[in-house]
Amino acid sequence: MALHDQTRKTASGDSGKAASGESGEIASRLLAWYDAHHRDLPWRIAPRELARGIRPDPYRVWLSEVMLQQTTVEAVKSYFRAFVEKWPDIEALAASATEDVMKAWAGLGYYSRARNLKACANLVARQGGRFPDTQAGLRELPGIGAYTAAAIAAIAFDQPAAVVDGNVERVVSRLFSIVTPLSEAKGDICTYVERMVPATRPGDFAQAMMDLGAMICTPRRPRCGLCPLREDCSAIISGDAERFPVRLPKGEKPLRRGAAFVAVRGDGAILLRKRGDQGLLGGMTEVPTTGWTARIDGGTTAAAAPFPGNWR
DNA sequence: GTCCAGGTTC
DNA sequence: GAACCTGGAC
Repeated sequence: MALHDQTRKTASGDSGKAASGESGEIASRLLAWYDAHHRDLPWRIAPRELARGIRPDPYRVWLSEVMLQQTTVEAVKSYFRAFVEKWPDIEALAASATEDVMKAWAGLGYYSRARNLKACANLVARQGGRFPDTQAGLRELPGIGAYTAAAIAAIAFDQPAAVVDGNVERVVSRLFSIVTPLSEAKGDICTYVERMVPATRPGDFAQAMMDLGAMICTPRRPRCGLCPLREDCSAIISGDAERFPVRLPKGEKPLRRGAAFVAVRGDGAILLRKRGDQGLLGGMTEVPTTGWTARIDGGTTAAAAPFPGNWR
């Protein structure tokens, strides 16, 4: 659906200015709120530090953004601290053993991120240790998709990139009461954000949108009374912020079964193996298992044990 | 316990 | 469009 149709459909009764996000009012209100209420995070350079001339370190921005993909801020904090302690810069990470990186990542989930992290570190270190400073250049690197490229460009390099993560999708879908399901509306949401991004402090603007989504414009029970954008928000005006964003119902997830074999030797040693690098839990250590399939058959029973025995 | 959120890859 | 993991809300 074209953006102008969306705007007409969703923002009726609103002043065109605020609804289109072109006035710059939204960005300045949001930045003022961010200055007063931003979260203090281990990887973040706060507004008053930026004002004193402290620059973000692209390595730390990249590391934190990769860790934050599909992962909550609380879970990331301790891992981030451990990583920068162990590997303070991209050269240190590039010089590490992949296995050590996998170990340090254990517990964070989505382990392909750790393999891509290491691959990316090797690549960047080999090219002189400098990250590309454009979205397109960043997008080429392993483990960096549209969101992460925009986030690094904005936060580390102060470029006016449209940073759209799940938080921002929720904030924008409420601001403009977007009734189109999220999967279809992503393009329009990105266009709205592009129009809102200010020429100055684009990195703080990106972080402010995400802080707003995390602290005020929450998925459930949003704290609209505290929101700096309450006068701009179409969903508040109609009193139903919580019904946005609209999502398509998701399909059933297939159930897969299999067996795991725990072999304990007399001296207490346990038989372990390393999984292949691709797919489920790639590169992780495990007890031997069968394949995992939709039905129980010869490949998922004791018949597939690593050695004959009295398996129970 | 059950439901749900969430970027990148292939 | 499906696969990939964990943790938070209820």
